[in-house]
Amino acid sequence: MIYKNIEIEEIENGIKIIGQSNFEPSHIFDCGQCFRWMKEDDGSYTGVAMGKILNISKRDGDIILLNTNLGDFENIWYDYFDLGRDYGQMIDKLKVHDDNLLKATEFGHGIRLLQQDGWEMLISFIISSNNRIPMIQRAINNISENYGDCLGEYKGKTYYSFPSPAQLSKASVEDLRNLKLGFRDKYVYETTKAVLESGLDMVDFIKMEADICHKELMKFKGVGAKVADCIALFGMRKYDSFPVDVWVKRVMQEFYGAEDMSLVKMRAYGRDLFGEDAGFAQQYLFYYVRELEIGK
DNA sequence: ACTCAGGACGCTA
DNA sequence: TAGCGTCCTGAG
Repeated sequence: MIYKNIEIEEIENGIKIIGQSNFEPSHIFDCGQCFRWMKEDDGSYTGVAMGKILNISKRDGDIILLNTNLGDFENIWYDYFDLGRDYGQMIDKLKVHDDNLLKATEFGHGIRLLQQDGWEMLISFIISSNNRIPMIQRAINNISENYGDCLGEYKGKTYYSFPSPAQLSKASVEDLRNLKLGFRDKYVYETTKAVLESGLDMVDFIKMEADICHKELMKFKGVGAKVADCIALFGMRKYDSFPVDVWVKRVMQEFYGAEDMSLVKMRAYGRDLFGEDAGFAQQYLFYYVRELEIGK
């Protein structure tokens, strides 16, 4: 059947997406935008998003989504995997910009920017600050196991939802420290309290103009310019965001002749250079240099 | 035992 | 407003 712009097929316990050339699970899940997708022994990925356990793999050019159904595909996964966007067209735009993007989009083919939950991004990227990916994953798993809902088992493992603000507010600073958040414990604690007490719904940030959104995000404890850009890009559909970490800073200096400037100045430099597609450019470039350790 | 990687905060000037 | 010390953890 055809759903919106794509061809899908209902299969046992799931959905098959037919003939998507720009969909590469390993690149999507390893490009630094998400922390809860783990590779199984059979090469598929299992993760939790939007309170659901999903398994995903690529077979004969088709994408297989398991442990789901048509309703969830239409209501959740279509948007989550940004299936309404033509990534072929996006790549065509980026690769004529310059040769670095040409190489980066070839290398990172099949990357898609996931439309993730804003609240989960807020907490996840606070935890990411000055931290490494395995440690971030562990901390997020810990808070999910301790404060989220049990979603049941899949392939012998038990999965938990990411806790809501109300659920996470049950954790003290000490609890969070014990869950290995490190010095970010107090940031997560303060931010959770701020969200809960203000009655803010992080979904409302999607409607904000990008610069306002960025500014509002930076009001939370533990959220600086880079973390705010990640939250805005991955959780609030602000595709002109340009998160600058040490890797992106290196790219801009190595590839684009930028001076050794502060992260905030580098952010403006990148946004000027790449315009409304800055977030996509950043993602391909980041994945490219990080995987190949270019400029280290 | 020591060094390093990785961003935000808060103090100083 | 810029510059810099500090925060935590695990790997090498």
